[in-house]
Amino acid sequence: MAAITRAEDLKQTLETKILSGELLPGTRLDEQGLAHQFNISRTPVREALRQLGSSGLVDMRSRQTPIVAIITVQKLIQMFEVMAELEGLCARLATRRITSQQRSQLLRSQDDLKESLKTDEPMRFYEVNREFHEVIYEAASSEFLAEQTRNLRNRVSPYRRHVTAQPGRMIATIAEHQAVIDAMSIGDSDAAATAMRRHVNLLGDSLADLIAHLPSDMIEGTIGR
Amino acid sequence: MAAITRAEDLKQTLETKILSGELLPGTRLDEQGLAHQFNISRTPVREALRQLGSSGLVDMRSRQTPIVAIITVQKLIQMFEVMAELEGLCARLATRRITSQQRSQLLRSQDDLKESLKTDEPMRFYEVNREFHEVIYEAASSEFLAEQTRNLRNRVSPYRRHVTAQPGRMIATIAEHQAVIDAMSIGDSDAAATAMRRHVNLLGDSLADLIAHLPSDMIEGTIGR
DNA sequence: ATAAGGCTTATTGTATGCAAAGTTTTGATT
DNA sequence: AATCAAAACTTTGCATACAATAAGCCTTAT
Repeated sequence: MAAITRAEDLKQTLETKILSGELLPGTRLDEQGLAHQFNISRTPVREALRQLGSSGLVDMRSRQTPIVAIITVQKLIQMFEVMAELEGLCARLATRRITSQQRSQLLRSQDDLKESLKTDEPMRFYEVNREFHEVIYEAASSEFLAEQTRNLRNRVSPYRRHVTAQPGRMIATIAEHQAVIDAMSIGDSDAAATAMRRHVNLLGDSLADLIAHLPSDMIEGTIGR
Repeated sequence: MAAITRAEDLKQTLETKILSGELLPGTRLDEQGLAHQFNISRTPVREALRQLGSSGLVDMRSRQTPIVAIITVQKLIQMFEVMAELEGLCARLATRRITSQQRSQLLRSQDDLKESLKTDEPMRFYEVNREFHEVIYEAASSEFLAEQTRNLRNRVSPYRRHVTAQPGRMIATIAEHQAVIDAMSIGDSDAAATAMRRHVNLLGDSLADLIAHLPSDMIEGTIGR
C-alpha cells in the first residue's frame, strides 16, 4: 500500500516529520524549497500542502507562505475537550463490544506501561500508550469514530510530547488507564466513558499549564523564523 | 470576505451544490469538465476537489475520477453517533456559558419551528432548525468544537433532507428541542447534553431506517450511472 | 456466444512558464 | 536617526503542455 503519487508521498513524509517534531510549528514550508529538496515540481508540493492544510496540520493563509500550524493554548484546550469526548465515546462503545483478545491486549499494554516507567524509557511509554488507545478504538468498532479521534490525536501530537515524558504524568496515566480498564471489565460503559474523558482532559490541562507557564520564546510554537 | 482565488471560489460553489442536493452523491466530478464549465484551468479545479476530498464531501480514490461522496448506511450511523456526542458536548458547554440574548434566540427559534410546521414550510423548518443548533454552537464558546460539529453536519447534509421534511420527525424535533431548552434553563448541563445526544441519535436512526428500507435504486447514493 | 487480450481513448498526475500579489530592501526626505 | 515610499525581488496562483495510467472497445480465438 505504498503511495504511488509524488504528492501522496510528500504528504506522508511531511506529516511524519510534523508529528515527530522534526518540523516545528511555525516552520515555513515554501513550495519551491520543498520542490527542490525532493526533486519534484511545485505542483505535487502544492497538493500535499493543501491536503495537510485541510487536515489542520499546516496553516495555509491565502497568498502567504504555508507554515506548520501553530496552535494557541486556548485552541489546544478546546481540542483536548473535544478529544476527551470522542475518546470517551470510544471507551463507552468498546465496553460493550470488546473481544476477549482485545481485553488481554489492554492488560498487556498496562504491564508494558509500568515496565517502561520502571526502566525509564519515555519513547517506549509514548508508543505503548498509543497502542492502548488504539486497541480501544478498534474495540469500539466504529471506523469513522476511530478516524476522527486519530486525526485529533495527530493534530495535538506536536505539542503532546512535551508533557508525556513528565514523570508525574506517566504515573498518573497508568492509574487513569487502570480506572478505564476496571470500568470496562465490569461492563460499566458510562463509568468507562467518564474515566477516559477525565484521563484525556487531565492530560490536556497538564499540557496547557506547561505551555502557558513557559516564557514565550521557549515555546516552539512561536514563529521560529 | 469574498473568496479571492478561483480555487476557493469553486470550492465554495461545489460545496453549496453538494450540500443543497443539487449535486447528488455519486456524481462524477471530472477536472476537465469542471474547468470548462467554470472557464478556469484544471489546476484550481484540482485544488478545490482535493480540499473537498479531505473534508469528506468528495471521494478521491487515486487515479480515478472524483465523485460526490457516497455514504453507506453503516457509516451514516457511525457519523450520527459521533455527531450526537459532539452536539451533546456543545449543549453541555452552552448550558454553562449561554448569554441571555442567546437564550431568547433559542426560545424564538422554537416558536419559529412551530410556526413553520403549522404553515407547512419544510424548507423554513430546515433553516430554523439549523439556526437553533448554530446558536448552541455559539453559546458553547468553542470555535474548534463548532467547526468540527459543523463539518459533520455538512457531511451528512446531502442525506439528511430526506428525513427532515417528514411530519412525524418535525413534531418530534420540536419536542426534543424543548427538552434541551428546559434542561438548559434550569442549568442542568448533563441533562442538556443527554437530551441533545438523544435528539441527534433519534434523527440518525430515523434517517438510517428510511434509507435502509428503500429499494436500492431509489437511493440517490447509488452510483447513478 | 463468450472470454481473453491488446489497442484506442479518456482522464488524471506532473512539469514548466507566466502573471499577480506580497515582502523586503533601499533610498530619499524630514 | 527615523519614517515613509518606491522599486526590486520573492513567492504564490493559474494556465498550458506533456507523460503516465486506467477505462472502454474492439478483435480474435475457443
